[in-house]
This record gives sequence, C-alpha cells and structure tokens, in this order.
Amino acid sequence: MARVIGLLDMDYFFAQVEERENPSLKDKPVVVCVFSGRSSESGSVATCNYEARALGIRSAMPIFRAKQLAREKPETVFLPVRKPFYAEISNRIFALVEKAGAGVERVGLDEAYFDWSRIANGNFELARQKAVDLKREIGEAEKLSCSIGLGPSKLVAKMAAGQNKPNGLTVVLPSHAEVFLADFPVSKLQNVGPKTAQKLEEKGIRFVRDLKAISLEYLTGSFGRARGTFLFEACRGRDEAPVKANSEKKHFSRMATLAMDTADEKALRDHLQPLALDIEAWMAQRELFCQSVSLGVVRAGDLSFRSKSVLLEKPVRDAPVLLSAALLLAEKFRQLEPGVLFRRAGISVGRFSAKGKKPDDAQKGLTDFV
DNA sequence: AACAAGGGTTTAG
DNA sequence: TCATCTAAACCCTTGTT
Repeated sequence: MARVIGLLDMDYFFAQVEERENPSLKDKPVVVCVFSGRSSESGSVATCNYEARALGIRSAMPIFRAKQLAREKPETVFLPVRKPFYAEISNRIFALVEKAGAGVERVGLDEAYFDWSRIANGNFELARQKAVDLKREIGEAEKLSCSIGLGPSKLVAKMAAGQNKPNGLTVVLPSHAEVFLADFPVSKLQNVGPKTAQKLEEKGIRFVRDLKAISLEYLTGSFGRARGTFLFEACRGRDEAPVKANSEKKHFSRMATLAMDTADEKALRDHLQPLALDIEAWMAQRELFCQSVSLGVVRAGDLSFRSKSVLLEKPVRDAPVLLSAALLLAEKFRQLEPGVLFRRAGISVGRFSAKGKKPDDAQKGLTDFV
C-alpha cells in the first residue's frame, strides 16, 4: 500500500505572526530581521511577507540591501525577530497536527512532515479532506494560514507544498510522482543546494528528468554516497525516507557577531562569556552535562566559517569551564593563522549526558587534556 | 575491518 | 563600506584496536 505523506508549511511564518499581532501591518511590506547589533542596519532578513517579496526582498538578504529595495515604499516595516514567541505558537500548531494523526517530524519552527499512511489507508481523497480540516483548524485556533503538500513520499510532499502558496493544498498521487518531479529544475529539488546544482548544470543536467541518464556510480562519486543515491532514486520518483519523530538535540550552540573584528583574547572572553552562561543555563534546565566543546568562528573578510573542538575528560556544565575551553581553542586558531581576525564567534556543546563530575573538579579536568 | 575523533562541507529554515 | 543564527547529516582524513 502506498504511503500517504504530508508536509505542512506555515506561510511566511514570522511575518504572518507579526501581521496577526498588529493588524495595521496588513498590506504593508513586513520584513522580519536578525539584527547583529554591529551597526543599526547590520544583519540579515529572516523572512518577509508577500508585499515585501514583490519588492525583491528575500530571506538571508542583508538588511541594508532590503532597505535599498524598499526605498520607494516608505511604509515598509522592519521588525526584529522574536524567536521564542514564534516557537510557542509553533508548538501549539504542531500539537494540532499531531492530534490529527500519527508521526510528526518537525523541520524548523514553520514546517513538519506527517505520516497519514495508516489513517488514510492509501486513500488520497480522504487525506485531502483531512488536510482541509487541519488547515481550517489551524486557521481558527491561531488565525494563521499554511500550505500543505500530500504525496507518496517526503520528497513529493515537500515539492507539492511549494506549488501552491500561500494558503495552498496540493495533492500528487503516487502514479504521478515521477512525472511531477521530472519538470523541476534540479536546483529546485529538495537536497540540492547551490553547490550540487552548479556541478550538475556544468554537466548539462538542468532538469530532474535529465538525472535519469546519469549512472549511480557517477552520482555517488561526485556527490557522495548519500546524496548520490538520493538523486538517483529521486529522479525515478522513489524516496523511502521515513517520517521520523524528532530526536533529542545532539548539539546546542550560541554564536553572535563581535562588536568589531578581533582576535584579542580579552575581547573574545567578554564576547563569549554571556554565550557560555546561556549554554550553561540551557543544560542546567535539562539537567544535562556536555563532554565536547567547540569554538566556531567566522573570519573577517571572506566570512568563511571555521571550528575547533575538544573532548573533555569528564562531562561538564559550568560556564567558566566552557569559556576556558573555548579560549584555548581560540589560541590554536591564532597559532595556526597569525593575524587572523574574527567577525563572529560562538560556542557549541555536544555529547550530552545526565551526570557530570563534582563542580570542584571541573577546572582540573580541563587542563588534563591539554 | 571496524570504529572514533576532528574538522570541513552542504543544506535548510 | 555590506554579508544572522542554529542544527543536522554527511564526507574525508587520520589514528587506534
């Protein structure tokens, strides 16, 4: 029996929430921004409503660029992102999705896959009706619209959801999956980002259908085993990836933009301290300890990301220990690349466990590994 | 051969 | 001159058992 998989995508989520909270924003361009704090306009666009998109504004665009594009529309509103607030709303919405069936896999705050194979029993008409009901339920409970794609796999559901936005509902039957996918440019296929797309296009592969001419060996050789296999199967309309419940977080990180480019130890300490405290608080709330600590940096100039990590001898939680580890890793960066300046820096922790060592041993354990 | 660690790459929202 | 933040999966290399 064919699976019945859905993908629910909240329409322009952050900006739609802001419109709901402040109806005077309706029919103005609304741009939700991540301000880095370095200057009044430094940062990037998280998301924006359709009025803003009509001006050419897009996610991940520098804020100054979005402001250029909005020059002719002085009513354009730029708002700071409110992640924790959106997260609460997201939790309520996807609780409704869970109530409507089994197996929900959340992807970020605004999307989730769900598996209705059992309740729909292969009946896509039944699934469509359930999707209509779900959309109405979310609309009534939260005054927010979403788009849903239904298909025989996660890939098809995802691509279907993108076909009709906003407030769309698109069903792709199993018998049409392969044909449906064939016409997409490879660059629009899920799992194909800029790097993969460029390599494929250099080989003259522009559409998903063109992929069928490429051997599995070539694809895995060029893109690795996992992605290569995915591409080989996807262009034939096959995707068996299961909708799987979200696992516990494996990493937790905090990164922020420095007030100015630097590699100075003291400046880094001041910058990383609040991040370390944040991470400590997060672990304390969950009664977790971490054993791996990484320092992530973005180099000034080319904005390339670098990281160094260390495995501590015992699980720890205290911010001073995290900070010391991060500063030791920063010293390694300086030795490896003298004169390097950082634009952003942050700490990531992982390898969680429920028990740590005694607090008074913490500092000693850190020096053990050096 | 199997596994672990470290670090970079790619994608995604 | 400008260019966020978080997280997962994966890949490659190196080293150990």
